[in-house]
Amino acid sequence: MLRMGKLTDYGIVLMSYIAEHRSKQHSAHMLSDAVHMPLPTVRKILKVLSAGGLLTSERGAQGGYILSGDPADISVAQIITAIEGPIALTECVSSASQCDQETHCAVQTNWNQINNAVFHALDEVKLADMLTPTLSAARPVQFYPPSYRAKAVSLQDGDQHE
Amino acid sequence: MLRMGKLTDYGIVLMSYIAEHRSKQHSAHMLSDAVHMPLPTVRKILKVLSAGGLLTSERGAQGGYILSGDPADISVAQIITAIEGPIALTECVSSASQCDQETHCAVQTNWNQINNAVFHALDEVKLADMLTPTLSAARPVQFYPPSYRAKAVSLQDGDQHE
DNA sequence: TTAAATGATACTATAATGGTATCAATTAGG
DNA sequence: CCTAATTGATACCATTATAGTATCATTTAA
Ligand code: FES
Ligand code: FES
Repeated sequence: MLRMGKLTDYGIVLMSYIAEHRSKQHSAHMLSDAVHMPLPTVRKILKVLSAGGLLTSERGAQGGYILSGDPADISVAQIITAIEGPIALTECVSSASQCDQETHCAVQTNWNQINNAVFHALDEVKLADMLTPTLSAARPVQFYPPSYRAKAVSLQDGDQHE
Repeated sequence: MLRMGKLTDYGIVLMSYIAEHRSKQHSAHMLSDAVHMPLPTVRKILKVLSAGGLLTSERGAQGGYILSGDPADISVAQIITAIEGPIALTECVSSASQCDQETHCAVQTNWNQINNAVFHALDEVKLADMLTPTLSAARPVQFYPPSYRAKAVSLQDGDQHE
């Protein structure tokens, strides 16, 4: 659930790499090699990240990208937002209640709370935190009780989900 | 970002409705009318919710669904998990590191932390909380600074995201 | 026996996503 | 100036995921 696009993960990997080598400027080409992702995809992501203000670009020969700010100030939420757009778990919440269900949906207002909580969780993790191989708390691994998974049943036909 | 399927929202609405009328047993038909959703879709969701153990079903004429537990014990995270499968923001994290990037991806381990945080945020909101029209904190509305949205740029062509 | 209900599968159309290609604009360096 | 290296912007396609629908089997109250 709550699937985040693969491109976003790539984006975070890229940002992490750039943060780890802040001194240099990085071209899409170099990054593609360094992180082993297809060049066109890397370009696309970098472009968006730049447009989002997280990276500063320099055009022309010898151009490339550098971090716009300090890794300690850039949050995962920011990166995700830049790549996937504003955080909105449901359709309804995004555009100020244009949902036709709205009238019958007592839940609506409460979603804001939830979005809020999720956003905070993601906003407190800074890029700098991602660099340290594994933070203090050594690998929490199972973040949901195994029973959840056991019971999980697919909505789709063929099924997958893991 | 972090789009959650529309069906999941429906699922939560359904659970909320059932929780609000715990006394009675509800058939898919009745619920479809009450919440104004297409009947087949309602059936599908209820089935999954039942398979997930959140609803208890009774077959045959006069059958229907009731809540399996107390609304105060059922979390939003449980509902989401039941409908969409285990919480895993990235592809990589889901199946214990089968990602080919993995070797180059220093970020990987830290994702668990993030997933953990998000899951907790969602697990602390119980179904009972969703029933109270608006909890104490009156509408937090803007859960991310407007600047985020202003800067947001799409990955896709036509663009939308809101 | 019938009708009302859930359970299980299978299918289809639409949309989202990931990925690729193409050309324009910019700039350093010979 | 000219060329090569680089980002910026669009447009496109293929694959997949999603939402939605249809169909039949199974159970059970009346
Ligand atoms: S279904 Fe639209 S607001 Fe909940
Ligand atoms: S890209 Fe696969 S673990 Fe991060």
